[in-house]
Amino acid sequence: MAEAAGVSQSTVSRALAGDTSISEPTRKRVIEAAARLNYQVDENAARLRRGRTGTLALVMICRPGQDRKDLNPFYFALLGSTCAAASARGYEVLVAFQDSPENFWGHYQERRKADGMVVIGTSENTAAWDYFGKLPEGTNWVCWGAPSEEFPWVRSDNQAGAMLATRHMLVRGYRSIVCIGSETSPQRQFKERFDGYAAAMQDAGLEPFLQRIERGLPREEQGRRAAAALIESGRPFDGIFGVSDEIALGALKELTSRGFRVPEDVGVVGFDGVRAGAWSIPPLTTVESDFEVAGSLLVDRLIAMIGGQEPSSRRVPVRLVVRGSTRA
Amino acid sequence: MAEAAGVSQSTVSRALAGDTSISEPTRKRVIEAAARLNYQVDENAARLRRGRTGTLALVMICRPGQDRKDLNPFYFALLGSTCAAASARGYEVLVAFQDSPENFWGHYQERRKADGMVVIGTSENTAAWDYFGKLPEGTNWVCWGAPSEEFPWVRSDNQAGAMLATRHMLVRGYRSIVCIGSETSPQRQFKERFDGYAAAMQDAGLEPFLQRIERGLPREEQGRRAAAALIESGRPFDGIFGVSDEIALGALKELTSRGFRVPEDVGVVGFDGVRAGAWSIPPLTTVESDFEVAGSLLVDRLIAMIGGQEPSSRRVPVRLVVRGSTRA
DNA sequence: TTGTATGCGTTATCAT
DNA sequence: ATGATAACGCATACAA
Repeated sequence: MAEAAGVSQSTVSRALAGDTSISEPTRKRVIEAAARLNYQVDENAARLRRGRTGTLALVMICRPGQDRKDLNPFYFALLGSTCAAASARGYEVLVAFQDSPENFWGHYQERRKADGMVVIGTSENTAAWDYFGKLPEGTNWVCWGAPSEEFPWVRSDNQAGAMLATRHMLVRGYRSIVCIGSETSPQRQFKERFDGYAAAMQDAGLEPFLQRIERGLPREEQGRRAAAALIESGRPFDGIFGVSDEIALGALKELTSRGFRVPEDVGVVGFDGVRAGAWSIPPLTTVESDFEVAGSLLVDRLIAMIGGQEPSSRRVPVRLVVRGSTRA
Repeated sequence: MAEAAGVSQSTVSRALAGDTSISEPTRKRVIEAAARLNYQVDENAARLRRGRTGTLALVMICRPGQDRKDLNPFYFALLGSTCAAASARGYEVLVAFQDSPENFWGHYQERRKADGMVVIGTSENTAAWDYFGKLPEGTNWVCWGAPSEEFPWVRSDNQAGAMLATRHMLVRGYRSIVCIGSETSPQRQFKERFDGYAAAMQDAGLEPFLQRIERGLPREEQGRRAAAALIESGRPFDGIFGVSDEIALGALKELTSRGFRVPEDVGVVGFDGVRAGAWSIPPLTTVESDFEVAGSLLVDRLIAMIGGQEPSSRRVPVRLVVRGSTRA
């Protein structure tokens, strides 16, 4: 390659790296020769020399044995936006799906495969968070969905979103609004969402009420059963705030199957903005995180950490998506 | 590291690589020292030396400007299963999302970033396929969704799936079954699905009929309009086979909004197994590809190509998912 | 079974 | 503005 361009190997390296000390004619000759020979810099050699990899690892934690197709679409969107954000900042992304102790692995830095790591998962896979929490000091990583406050996290502004949802229902004239969810779930966000709901209710001089979900069931079933329990308890209500869309959709199904009219008799609002919500009858009003901002924030924080700088924000903004399950 | 274990650097290398010529006591000492120092092999140096990268690139082609959340969930599932399959065969995956000529890039081999490439996309992004089709000779790659027969593709067994769908409707007593789709779309699969439908109809002694979709609209709108046109044409029908779920869902909406009862008056079947189909009213009967097999096949073909071996199969099996849009 | 020596293709330092 | 040269950390051929 060097001789094809009639220059030394160092000149080739500099020309291709955009070093300003190389004259334009020389650079042009080098670039032409490279095109002719279909030459490209060997990344491994370059990285070996530089010490930096220019790559971020992205670990997706799934539930063991979970059908990947059932993964919440938000996570896939987040995967995509994280890749895009990394790419926009000049990083490549090495993606790994990990689901159980046999394949948990986070030594990307030691192996110089990546400069840092984004870990995305639901808080349910506690074994995974145990593993990643114990990685050696000096590991650069940021996570989405971890149950622990100790980890370097980025997450939705759950409380603001829940307040948004609750206030929306209040404005639309619903008064006896019940929250279906949990304050003790490892899903920390559920607690934050309940808190937001409770704050909005109290601001309006109303009493918050939590209808608890049963543990260990699919989300939709949890919502369905909680709604059934609520109805059977005889407690009057005209609004339901589900701490996740799947829970809200389950509640919605239970309500309509029992003859409640939504949104006339009861308003329902969820949280997450899953696709299925747009297809339910009526379509579900919900709160959605901006997954593009989420990806950017994850990448920005990670890059800051790698560079030893001050990290940026860690809360992802949310917005209300008004559909048909709350009256106009 | 070598001196910490009291052996030479080559012994360290061999011990960690599992070379059988190393005695157990020595290996043990090396491994202990590595654990103590949190030492891991530098992948860049190893690859530079070996020449192989042990990595596959996965390029996801999206529509320019498309909201990543609107990407068909099947593609995300395929992304996941491809990563999983690669990982099961000892490869890592470097993921890139590419959507327009400014960021098309496929020189992973030249840069020794990967040994080969899986390209996944919809046939609509013709600029992308132009780009990848022109990559230099010797590029190892396999694709999903390309419009050209010339490329090394893996795809669903569309014809068999369409026959499955059509025969299912015939068995359930529908006779005047119309296909909503196209034989000329760049989506090659649409043609294959129409062919399968037509074959099944002819086998049953019935006349196939294609209600063409209009170009350039969102799929659901295409389905909706085609159904409207079909109804207005006065042609009698009691069954609709949509060449994609989104098209079928659009048709389903149009039918019910016009007072047709599904599945009593008209049966509807789609193709793809998208999530939204499970939530429609009634839920959509459909044909689903096994995305796990798809990921495996892509990876297997690619690895075979890298090794210069005979490629394996290229057709992914499909199965019928009976839901509520066809009568019992 | 282990050690010695070499080179993979870069980037960076020091000359010129 | 460019060339010569020295690492970077490993895997492997060869020697012992």
